[in-house]
Amino acid sequence: MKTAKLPRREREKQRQRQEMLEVALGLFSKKGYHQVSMHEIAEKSEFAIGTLYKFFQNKEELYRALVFELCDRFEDAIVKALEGEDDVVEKLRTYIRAKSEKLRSNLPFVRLFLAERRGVSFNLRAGFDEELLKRHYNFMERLAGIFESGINSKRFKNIGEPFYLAVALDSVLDSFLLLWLDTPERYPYPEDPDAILNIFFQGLVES
Amino acid sequence: MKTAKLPRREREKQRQRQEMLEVALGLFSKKGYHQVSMHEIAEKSEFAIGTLYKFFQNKEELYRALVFELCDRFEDAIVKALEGEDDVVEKLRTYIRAKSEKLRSNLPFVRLFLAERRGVSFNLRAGFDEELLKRHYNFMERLAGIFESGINSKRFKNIGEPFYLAVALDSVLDSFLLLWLDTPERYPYPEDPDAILNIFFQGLVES
DNA sequence: TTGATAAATGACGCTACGTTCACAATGTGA
DNA sequence: TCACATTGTGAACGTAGCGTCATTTATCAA
Repeated sequence: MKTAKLPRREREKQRQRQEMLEVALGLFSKKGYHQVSMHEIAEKSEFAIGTLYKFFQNKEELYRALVFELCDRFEDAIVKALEGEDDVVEKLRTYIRAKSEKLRSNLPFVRLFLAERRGVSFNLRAGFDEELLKRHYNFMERLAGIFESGINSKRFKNIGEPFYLAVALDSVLDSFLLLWLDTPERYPYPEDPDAILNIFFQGLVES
Repeated sequence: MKTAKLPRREREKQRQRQEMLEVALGLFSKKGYHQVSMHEIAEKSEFAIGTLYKFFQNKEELYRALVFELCDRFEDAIVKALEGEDDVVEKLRTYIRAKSEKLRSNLPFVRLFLAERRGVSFNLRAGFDEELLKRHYNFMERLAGIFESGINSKRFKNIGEPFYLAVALDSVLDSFLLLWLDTPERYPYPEDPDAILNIFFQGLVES
């Protein structure tokens, strides 16, 4: 009985925590860090202020937890999607598809994600931005690996440093996503990954 | 005498205003909008708080003025640089050169510029982001025009919508710039515009 | 049922910051 | 030099919001 109860409690706690984070995500992504108060999060998630502070030391801590957990999930999804593929071209296609899908099916996350990246946000104390940055560039190294192996195996022309190619592809994805978010009717998101890849590919692939 | 005095005063005012904005730029770009107080700007620019408020209705107004003036100068510089060129390829090179140079010689501006773009910042009330966004996409239309005329004149292959190509090129520039800002020793900025252009060009230019 | 432990609550203290305004200093023209 | 106008000043005010903690409520073993 006792051994069964503790996990139950623990589970309940996790559920509450997730609820708080979910509400926080909605608010932060809509209004931004500084336009959301702890009271607001408390009220909307139907907990008392004090309860919020039982779960998170302070506002920054909450935000940090939120962003990192989202990034974890995001990166895991991409990595998992890439696992199956062998062919480098197909890997790039998969990357584009997976990233687009993950972000587009998770709109509250998108703006937060794009805002928080690259040390551009200023929202929090030093250390946070640096950590996210490092994470992002680590992820870019993985992507660069695909380009590199493509170049090594002569499937790609050597039109640039793999890392720069990775950063370029990724930033193009981001900006197309924002374009679509801002003006979906006029500039729809290119559904076909090749539409995006062609910008690189028509010069990249050995013909 | 009277007619000469008024301009002198006026000029003095402008000088003060610029000083305030300059200090504000330094602070905002280093710490972000919410981490900078009006008192801080006042102190560092050696004016009294009250004086700041003689020049700007409120903090938001000051920030808005700052960002818009910087954008004006930036866009003017680019447009001017492009004026001379006729050839589409050379125009793209010039765009890359001009933008890189303008941003790299103006580091405090860079982070602000990149953060404020694309409605990602949440710093201010609605209307501001929208206006900047519109501005940016208008500017992208100009860049798209270069791609379009290149495609029309058959110098470029038709590998994508001109507007998407413009957004892609521009975002790649931004991300390379950030990369360089974050890790200048490891990932130096590609000095040769062709190094960047090649990512697009090797597939873009009719061979 | 009861006593004890853990969890949840929200009124309140406190600080930081945007903004105001009564006053001081400076400049102007006679 | 004097009255007047313009410009500059910073103490004080109001408020928003973070985080605390004394108190209440729920949980659970005996």
